[in-house]
Amino acid sequence: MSSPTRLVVLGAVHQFQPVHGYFLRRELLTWRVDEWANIQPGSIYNALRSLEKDGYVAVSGTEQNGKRPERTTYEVTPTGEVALLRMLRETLWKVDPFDTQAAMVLSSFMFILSREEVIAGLQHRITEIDAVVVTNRYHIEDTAQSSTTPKYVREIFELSTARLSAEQTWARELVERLQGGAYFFSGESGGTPAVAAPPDEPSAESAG
Amino acid sequence: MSSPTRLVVLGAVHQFQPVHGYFLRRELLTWRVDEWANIQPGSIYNALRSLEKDGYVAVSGTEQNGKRPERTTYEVTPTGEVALLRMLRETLWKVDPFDTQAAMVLSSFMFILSREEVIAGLQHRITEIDAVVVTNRYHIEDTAQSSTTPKYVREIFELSTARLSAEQTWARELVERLQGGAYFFSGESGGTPAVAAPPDEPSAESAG
DNA sequence: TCCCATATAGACAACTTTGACTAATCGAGA
DNA sequence: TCTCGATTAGTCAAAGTTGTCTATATGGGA
Repeated sequence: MSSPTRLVVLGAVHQFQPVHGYFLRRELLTWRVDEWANIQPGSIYNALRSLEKDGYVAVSGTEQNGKRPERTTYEVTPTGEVALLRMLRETLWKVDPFDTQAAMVLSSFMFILSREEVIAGLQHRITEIDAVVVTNRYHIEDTAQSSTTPKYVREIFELSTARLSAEQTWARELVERLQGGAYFFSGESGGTPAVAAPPDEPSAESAG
Repeated sequence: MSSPTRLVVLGAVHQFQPVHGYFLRRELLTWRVDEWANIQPGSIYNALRSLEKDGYVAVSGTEQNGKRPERTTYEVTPTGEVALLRMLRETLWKVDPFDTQAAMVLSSFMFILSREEVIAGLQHRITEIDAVVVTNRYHIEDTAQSSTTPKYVREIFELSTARLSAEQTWARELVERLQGGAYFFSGESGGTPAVAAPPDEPSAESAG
C-alpha cells in the first residue's frame, strides 16, 4: 500500500527533518505537488499520521513559535529509511504503462538513491518500454481483428505508446545528463545541494 | 466534482442502459479501466449510488435471472444526459498539463458528442498544448536562473513537455483519422457501432 | 491606538476508494 | 446423483482524500 502521497511525504520528511506538517504543506505546494501528484493539503496531515502509525516517521517534539499554534515535528525512523528506499526502488524499477506519476516522483527523490542505481534503473525502464510498445502494437492488431472489442480501444493503446515513447526519450536524455555529472546524489559531496531551503522559518531570525 | 470515475460510469450507463452494476463491472474490466483510470469494482457501485443521489441516473427496476441475486438496473435521467454532455465537453476542451487520464476517457466516450465538435476540440487541444510547451520552456529557463528553486524541477517540466508533445502527435493523427471518416458518432447512422455487446446475458437465451 | 487582511497550524465531516468477503447458484465431471 | 470450483451480484469496514473551517497572531496603515 505505497501510494504516491505516502512516498512523497516520507521523502519530504527525509529531506527536511525535523519538520512539521505546515512546512511540508507550504514546501510541497511550491513544488506544485497538488498539480502533478494530486496531493492536497489535507492529505499531507493524513499521510503523516498514517506513516507514524506504521512506524516510518516519529514525532520528534512539539515547538511553539511565540504564541502561534503548536507544531508537531516529525523525523524518519530507521524503519522508515528502509521503507523509503524500498518504495523508491520499486518506483524506479517497476514500469507501469499507465502510471504517469512515477517518473515525476522519481525526479523529485532520485537523489536519495545513488547515481549508479538511478542510471541503471532508467536504462532498465528504457528497454522495458520497448517491450511494452511492442505489446501495444499487438494489442492494436488484435483490436483490428476482433469483432467484439470496440474499435476505439485502438486509440488508448496508440496514446499509451506515444506517451511511453516520450518518456523513453526523456529517460535517455536524463541518463546522458546524469552520466555527464548533473545533480548531486546520495554519497556525493560538494556543489549545490539538490534540495531547497532548510526547515527553519523562511523569514525570521528567531534562533536568538 | 466530476471525477473520472463518475464520468466513466455515467458514460457507460448511457451506452448500455438499462444496465446493472455487475454488467458495468465486467464490461469496464474488459476495457482495462482499472489500469488506465484506476477504477476498481467497488468504486463502480459507489459511483452508481452517488450519481443516483445527484439525479443523474435512476433505478429503472430490479431483475432476477432464475434464482441468482437480484440486480438493480439503472438508466440515465434527462438531467444526467445534460450533465454527461457537460462533463464530456469539459474533458474535451480543457487542457490540464498533468491530467493524463482525460485523453483516455475521451477516447472511450467521444462518440457521444458529434464528429465536428470532437475534431474542433482536438484542434483546440493541439494549439493549447503548443502554448503549454512554450510556458514549460520558460519555466525551465527560470529554474536554471533561480538560486532557490531546486534544479531538478527542470526534469518535471521536461517530462511534461515530452508527454504533451506525444499527446499532440496522437491528437493530430486522430483528427486525420476522424476527418477520414473513422468511427461512428452521435447522429451518424450505419456501419459498425462503436459500442460493445448489448446488456443482456452474454451467453444465455433467456428472452423466451 | 485600533482595525483588518493575511499568515499560521491543523482539525474535521463528508465523500470516495479499496479489495476482501458473503451467500447463493450453476455446471462439468466423477 | 453428487461434488467442487467458478460465477453472480453486491456489501462492507478500513483507509485515503477533500478543502473548508477554526482560532489565534501578527503587522501595516488609518
